[in-house]
Amino acid sequence: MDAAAALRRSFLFASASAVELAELVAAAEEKRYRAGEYVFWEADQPERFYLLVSGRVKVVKHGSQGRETVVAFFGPGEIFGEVAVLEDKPYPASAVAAEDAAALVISREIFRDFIERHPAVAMAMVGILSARLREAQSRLHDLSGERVEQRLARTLERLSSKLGRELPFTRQDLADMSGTTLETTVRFLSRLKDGKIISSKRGLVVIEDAEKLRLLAEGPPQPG
Amino acid sequence: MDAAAALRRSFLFASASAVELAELVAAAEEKRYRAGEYVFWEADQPERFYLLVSGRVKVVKHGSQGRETVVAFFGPGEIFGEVAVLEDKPYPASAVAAEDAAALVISREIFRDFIERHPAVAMAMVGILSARLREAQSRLHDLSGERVEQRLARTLERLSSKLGRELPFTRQDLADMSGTTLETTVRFLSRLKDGKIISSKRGLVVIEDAEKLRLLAEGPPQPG
DNA sequence: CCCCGACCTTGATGTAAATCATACAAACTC
DNA sequence: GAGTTTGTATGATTTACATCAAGGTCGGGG
Repeated sequence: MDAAAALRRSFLFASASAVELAELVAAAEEKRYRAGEYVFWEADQPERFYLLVSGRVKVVKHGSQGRETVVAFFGPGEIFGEVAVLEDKPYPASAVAAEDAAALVISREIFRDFIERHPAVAMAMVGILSARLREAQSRLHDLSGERVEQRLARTLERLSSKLGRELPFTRQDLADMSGTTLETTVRFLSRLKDGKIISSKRGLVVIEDAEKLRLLAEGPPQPG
Repeated sequence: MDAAAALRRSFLFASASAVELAELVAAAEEKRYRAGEYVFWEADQPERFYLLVSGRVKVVKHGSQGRETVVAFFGPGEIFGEVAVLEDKPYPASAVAAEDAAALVISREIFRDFIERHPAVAMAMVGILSARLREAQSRLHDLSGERVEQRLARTLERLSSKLGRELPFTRQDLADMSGTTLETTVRFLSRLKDGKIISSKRGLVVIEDAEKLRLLAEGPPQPG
């Protein structure tokens, strides 16, 4: 895998010239991770910033008694670990490879230096952070208050708006993203299957009827 | 109230020179809002960006059956509405004056133009967005899963780390921030009062014993 | 091929917290 | 200072969901 190509593909560096990227490429290192392996741990001091080349990575926060919240999921071309690097504070969450993955790794100093010297990259960063903040706040709203049924439905919608109809997640992952348990997720998805709204197999959910799903996500059927 | 002074006080424009700020001041307009008045509504097209001069503003998302989530609370010197302006997408939430307030209002174009021409301001923006994202994700984790008791305790901690011991919020606001109901919030706070952990009057909660509060926020007393 | 670990499924039971209901007190207003 | 609104307080009841428990199925590795 070509590091330059990976950088170029990412939205963050889209504006940089070949010469400028060469600089970064020289400083970047490619690392590989096996499924389940940790890229970094919550509370670690941030040494580096990551750009995912292949595979999928999930960012999680661990809670009491083995509870886990999936804060974000990333695919090829996406960056992670940037908040810690930009603020120079400990990573606020851990990153785990959800499947075998490869990432370009760039040291904190080089990245910060680069972004400060390239206003267009800084603006791209602003765009990325804005989008993530918007999403996080929207999820916040979903999690506070609404019934699990709606939370799950919205999680599915949110994912499918980004990834398409095929969602490569286990029920446990979906539960961790929706703030519920494995069992209720299973039960709910079973009902969706009965209603022909989704189909699924091991580690994969396919949206079959986006419209009906939207209705569920909207809210409970209005009485009257 | 002097517009230039307000701009200068804000972290976002700290780096800009007097001359540069004069530019913005000329383009800014000061608006006043009565308690309860809306500054903008969710789904509105973003016309402007706001810098709070005085008072407090809360950013909320409305849910089904009158449910409301407080996404953020802002005080003097803080900015809001920026995500919509930066992305040029509808406001993701509504902003309401929590008490009488005044804000500097700057049009979308002028703000974007200014930030693009001033790398240091863009970097400050990156810092602000990073911090907000970090907080949002941390709240996400709090909301998924943990018991209400802990959620409420963490909300209090989070607020007091920003605002100090005196928290000028109604129980309803605290409930809306913690993803629970008014009644359970009242009950929980009553217990905290009995335990001398807080004191309170109408619209104000005062943290009296931060240490005990921390323990509650940490989790349930370990059995064994 | 058979075992084992990861994932999925379903049922029974308990409980935390929402909901419904009512009341009181402080602050604002006419 | 009587009347209204907004915030606080508590009790009784219901319920959505977690938890506990047990079994089934898929896929990969020895």
